[in-house]
Amino acid sequence: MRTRFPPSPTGLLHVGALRTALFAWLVARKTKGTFILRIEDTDQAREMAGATENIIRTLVAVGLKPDEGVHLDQNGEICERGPFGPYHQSDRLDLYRQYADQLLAGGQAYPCFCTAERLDLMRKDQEKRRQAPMYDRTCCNLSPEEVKNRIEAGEKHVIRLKVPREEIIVYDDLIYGSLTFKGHTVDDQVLLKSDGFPTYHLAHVVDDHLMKVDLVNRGEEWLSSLPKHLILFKFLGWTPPQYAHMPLILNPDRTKLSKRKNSVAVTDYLAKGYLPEALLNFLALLGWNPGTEQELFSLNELIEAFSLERVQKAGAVFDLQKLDWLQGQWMRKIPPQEFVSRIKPLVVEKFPAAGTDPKFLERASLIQERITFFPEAPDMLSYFYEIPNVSLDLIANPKQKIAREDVPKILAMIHEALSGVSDADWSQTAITTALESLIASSGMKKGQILWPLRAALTGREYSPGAYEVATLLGKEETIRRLAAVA
RNA sequence: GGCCCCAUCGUCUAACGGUUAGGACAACGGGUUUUCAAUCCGUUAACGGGAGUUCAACUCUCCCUGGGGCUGCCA
Repeated sequence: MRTRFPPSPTGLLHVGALRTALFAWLVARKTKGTFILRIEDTDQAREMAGATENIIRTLVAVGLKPDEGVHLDQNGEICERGPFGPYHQSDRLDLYRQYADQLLAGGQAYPCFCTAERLDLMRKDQEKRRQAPMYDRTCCNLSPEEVKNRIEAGEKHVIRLKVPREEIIVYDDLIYGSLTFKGHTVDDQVLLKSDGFPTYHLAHVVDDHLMKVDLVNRGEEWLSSLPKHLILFKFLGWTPPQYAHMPLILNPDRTKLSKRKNSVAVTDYLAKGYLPEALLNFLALLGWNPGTEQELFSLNELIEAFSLERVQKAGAVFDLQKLDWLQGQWMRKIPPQEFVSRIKPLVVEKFPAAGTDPKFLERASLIQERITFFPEAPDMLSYFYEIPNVSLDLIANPKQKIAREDVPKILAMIHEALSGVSDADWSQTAITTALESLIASSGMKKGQILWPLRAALTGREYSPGAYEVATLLGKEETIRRLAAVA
């Protein structure tokens, strides 16, 4: 199937849009089809510089690379590929004009000269009378001569769709099922703006037809404009694509997910350290379920398991807690080597010595099961690269039954036990053996020995275990840190 | 206001007429453990309401209620 993702370059890629793109991409992959990226830059006023680039880069970063349409070349320049271009709507203005003219000629659309002010007054009046705000067709009733004269006089105008009032529009949506709309409740939508740009409605119909798109999946907010699109397809003599309207993603208060109440830019989540795997896994599960109890899905597993039939109708709240859980799951699934290469630059930036550290892999693997985000890594490994500040208050821990006055004695005992381990034998096994025999002979509890040791070595309330840290710190440094506190 | 859509634990969801209404996140409790994580086990927690169809409704129909979306020369 040919599917598409048609963002408007008015802002950074939105998480809701990413989910829609993901589903479109999955359908394309599953059907060995094509995933098209088209840029809907028809609103000159709202366009944001850099948005297109952000959208493409983000899609690529999470692994949803478009097969056709707009992409970035090797130099990072925005360009296009594919047989149905151009893929920027602003480069297709002639096309929209052509089809608008066709509709005009067929009496299926009409020019409208109404000013924004008049329309505004009209709507206010309609509202006052508790009527649905809809265009009153003033310009539809103009004589052909008047229309001709005003256009020739260069008067600004738009082209409106002449919706058949008596028609009942029925459609079977892939997600929502049978939908019915009455023609008289559908407004005479503007198709072509006075600046010559099309509105979404015309552009969508023309492009998805010309680009031979099989499946249009888009947010539920488009459901109420569906009849306009179906009428357009009919007027133009084309077969409409299959539509799959996706349930909305919601704020915790169940309104449509918005910038005001949530972080919505995919870029923000990636910058915070969320893994693409976690983000995509999370988004896939918002509104879709596999029908099994599997929760963790790689992109390939999603291709395998995905189907539109299992997409939900109701909106889904964007639940950060579940995202965080998935993030943790994916963090732990990363192969150790890859984990190292991901965190190393971050750690080296703060501690240059880590760059040449032969033990980096082992040290890094200590934190992999406790880390949630990559940027936490430098801090979690800091004590390997700088002398920690160790306070007596940290070592003296009531919960571990360690009294302040006993600290020097305890540290001395540890010092002595570890000094007994030879340089050559310094391994986690040897350290464990030495300390366990100390625990046995001293009659102290494990925590009374291991907490002070760990605290003295790391200076932290929590960290990986004492045995592990001592092993990877080396004998010399371990002894030195013990001595420094005592 | 009008049109359209939706409705199972707090959240994401399973159930396609017959189940002790299942799972996951969160919360809570516990095991493991030198700490924090991780991990394991357990607990609390839902069919919005009312009619109807049926031997039997979470599942089908209707009404109500509630929520949402749209109602722009935005997408």
